[in-house]
Amino acid sequence: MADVAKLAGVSAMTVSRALRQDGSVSDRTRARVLEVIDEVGYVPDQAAGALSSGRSGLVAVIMPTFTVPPFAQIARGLHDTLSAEGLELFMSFSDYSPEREEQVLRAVLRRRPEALAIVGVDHTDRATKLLEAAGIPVIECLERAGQGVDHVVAIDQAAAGQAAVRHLASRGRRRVAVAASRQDPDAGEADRIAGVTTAARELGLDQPIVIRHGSPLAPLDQGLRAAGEALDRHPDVDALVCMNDYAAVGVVGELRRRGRSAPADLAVVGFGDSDISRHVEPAITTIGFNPVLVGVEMGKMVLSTRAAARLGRTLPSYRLNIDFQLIVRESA
Amino acid sequence: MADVAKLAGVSAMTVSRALRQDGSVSDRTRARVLEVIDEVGYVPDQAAGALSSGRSGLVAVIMPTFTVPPFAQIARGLHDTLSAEGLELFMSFSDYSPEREEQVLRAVLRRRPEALAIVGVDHTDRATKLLEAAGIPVIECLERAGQGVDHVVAIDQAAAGQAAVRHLASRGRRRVAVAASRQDPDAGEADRIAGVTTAARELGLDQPIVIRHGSPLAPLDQGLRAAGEALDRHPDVDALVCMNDYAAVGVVGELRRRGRSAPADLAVVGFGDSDISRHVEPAITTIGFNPVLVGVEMGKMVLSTRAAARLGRTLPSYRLNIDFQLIVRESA
DNA sequence: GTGAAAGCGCTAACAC
DNA sequence: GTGTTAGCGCTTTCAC
Repeated sequence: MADVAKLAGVSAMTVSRALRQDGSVSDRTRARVLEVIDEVGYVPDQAAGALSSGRSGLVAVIMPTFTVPPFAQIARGLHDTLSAEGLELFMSFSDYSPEREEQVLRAVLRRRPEALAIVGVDHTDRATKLLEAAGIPVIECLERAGQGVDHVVAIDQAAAGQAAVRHLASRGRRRVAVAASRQDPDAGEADRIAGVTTAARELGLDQPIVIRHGSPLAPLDQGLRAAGEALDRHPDVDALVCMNDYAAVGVVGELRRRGRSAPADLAVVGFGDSDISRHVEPAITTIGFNPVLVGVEMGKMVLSTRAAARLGRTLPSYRLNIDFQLIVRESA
Repeated sequence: MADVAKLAGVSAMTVSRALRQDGSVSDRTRARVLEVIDEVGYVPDQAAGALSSGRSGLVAVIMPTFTVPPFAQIARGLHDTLSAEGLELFMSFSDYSPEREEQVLRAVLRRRPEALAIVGVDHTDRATKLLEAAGIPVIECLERAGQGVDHVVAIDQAAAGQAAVRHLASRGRRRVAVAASRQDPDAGEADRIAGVTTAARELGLDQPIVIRHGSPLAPLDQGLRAAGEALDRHPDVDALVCMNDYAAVGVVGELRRRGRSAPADLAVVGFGDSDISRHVEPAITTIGFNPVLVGVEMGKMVLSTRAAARLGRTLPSYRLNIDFQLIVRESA
């Protein structure tokens, strides 16, 4: 930057201002500075800027994984909302593990993000402490009805599970199973399962069976194995509620492979209304919500807390519930 | 950090060293320092560290999108390989646009990454200049046979297109179409199309038709529309080569919806061997390669150039071709 | 509208 | 094994 300043015949300070559309540089000076910058190929060092200004320009995102499309879509919504304001995303995986989440949280805080967007894992106690101590807005996307650390975009999983069961009951299904992942359920799973169980009891259905198989990182495979177990070991089960649409696709695939079909032999309900659910046969009945929208809403929360902070205020913790609706297709 | 130093009764330098497993701190001192750190909840500021040491600990990743699973899987492979060495990923989208890529490249270089991993877009001239001027290793994943800026992990798309056509010809197909995206084809698409055309000519087939529809960001939809056009306007087409498995899933879905089927009415070939291709009906015949492996190989290249740089050497540009194989399933 | 001085929080380099 | 000094490349603050 010193080089640029010298070549343009101004001070470093003026270069810095010219770079930031700071009103207080004359158009002529700014033009000259930008010209020199372009000539010498100068690229400012944001680490230096961040250190000096205290603003990193970063929003940290922590998600279980990016390889499952709905998560990537949330990131996409966040990205589109925040990049308009010059904020960049710093993304990390937690792999559905609270311990790993704590670890990446530590790493992330070293980068001094201006806000934190976290999706879908319960926090360890130490992680919660870190979050509180960080002194930055924390926006969580929680898949449960419970309390978050600060601001929350919530998907009411229990209600979603209940909606699925009500629909299944109305179609005459009596014995519902839930296809969950093998590892300890995260909060979202637990809540959805609770919703299914509650609804089944209220409607006088048989007690739901929970089938645990595979990793949430490989949902298609998880669905395939759950379908196998349901058919082999629980022949009376007539409906299967899955944790996402990809798992549901795995289920209907396995049914077909075994000469069975949905919904004739087993009604199948997915979650998320991923585009895949419309394109397979049978099309998947699912709980629809828009993951991009979830990201956008999280992004808006980041921006509003930031705007408030600029005015020296703190926004009270805010909670937004994302609507979902049952989308009835062919599989149930 | 000064606080920690004072409380532990040592200098800031010792705290810094204790934090980095730098051998040169006695175990007793390090233990005391770490204890204080834990007590006061100190989190080092990596921007300051980066500024001072010249090492940002960042590897920048630029991809067309993360919402298409194979890209997310490449990122995953990169992540797993690099995090073992303490490097973190800074990810950005280019949306398949060279202009946007140049823009995010600028933004990314401000963060002073130690290496750059770029997937699948042609660069603008200015972007190429920026890359060369950056003075850091650039690892590209190119979907073409051409030259990259520096190190390259290549997927030989032309050969893949040829393999697909040879298979189709061996099954008696004569008139092949390619389902591409609406926008200007990126290099990978162009090469695959060229491969298809070349193979068709060599094998004495009819001249392939290129059907352009939709965005590569929504491959299922793109496939659906391509199938519609093939059926409506090119009834003699008996095989459709798609740019990825999701597009192929869209194609078979549309066929079914119209009372047609693959491969009876139209043979369909995908690309990428995504897990979805095994789980739909008919299962998708596809060109298999492992995106996670692509990421791992890119990560290894980053590490080896880094290791070389530590020894004061520069690695000559290296090129790795990722194997692919035709995986014959039901759709063709 | 522009410049000068000071300092953000670390680490390299060298001294002890 | 530990401390001291200097400085990374910006931005803040205040002066003009």
